[in-house]
Amino acid sequence: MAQYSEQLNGVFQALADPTRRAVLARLGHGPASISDLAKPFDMALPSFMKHIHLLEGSGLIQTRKQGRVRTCVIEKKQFAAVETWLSAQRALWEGRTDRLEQFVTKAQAKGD
Amino acid sequence: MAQYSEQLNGVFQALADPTRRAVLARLGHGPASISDLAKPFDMALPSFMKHIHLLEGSGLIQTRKQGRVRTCVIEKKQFAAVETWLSAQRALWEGRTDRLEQFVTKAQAKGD
DNA sequence: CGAATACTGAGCCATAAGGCTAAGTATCAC
DNA sequence: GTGATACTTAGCCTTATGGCTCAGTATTCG
Repeated sequence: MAQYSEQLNGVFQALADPTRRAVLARLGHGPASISDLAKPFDMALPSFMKHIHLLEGSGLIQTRKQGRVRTCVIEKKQFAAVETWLSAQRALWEGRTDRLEQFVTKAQAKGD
Repeated sequence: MAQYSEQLNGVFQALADPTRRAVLARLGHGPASISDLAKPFDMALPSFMKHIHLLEGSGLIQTRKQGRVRTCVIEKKQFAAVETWLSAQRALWEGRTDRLEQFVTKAQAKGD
């Protein structure tokens, strides 16, 4: 339960930055290397890498290094966490009291 | 366009904290006062108020003061921003190239 | 009126976020 | 094997975040 909440912390945090959302948009079209991803941004590489690390930490992307090139891929499954949360939230104000609601309500109780 | 992106920044940032998600879950059941909302949390009121201000700033809730009591209400419309973004993201990796995609892709280009 | 209630404002503190530069390592291309 | 390429590591800086206390204001209750 607490894990679900921490997962949401990370995912929402990752999505809260426009650079990272743009990276996800790019990766939506297919895998790409770090330097390809970084090109559109007026930012030093190490700065850009922090965004990549954060995205990877949140589970929204996966990366793999072959030779000197690190390739990034979007991890679609992780987006389901957001949808689940949204559905649960809607369930609340629609007065539905199904299992999904209870799951999320308890997971969030007292900020845990 | 930039406005849409900034709106997302705020909304996702607001959702990245478990206290704030718990507040939204509570408000999903109906309006509540600040002190009612604050009760479940082991936190000083001014600290809690920061979360409320941030939620209000993000547009996810609205508040109104009557007498000495401030009442908070959830703003369902703002959740649509998240759904729109999610849909656009899915559209990308599903290879759809409709207007929604283009809108979001451009809104996020170069982190703007 | 006086006390309790419900915020509100100011300001401090520690950590995290997001940017930078400078230098290092590991491949790959010639 | 030398040089270019593609990261990577380390460390610094500024601002934002999330918590605190202490004191203040505005209502409401008795």
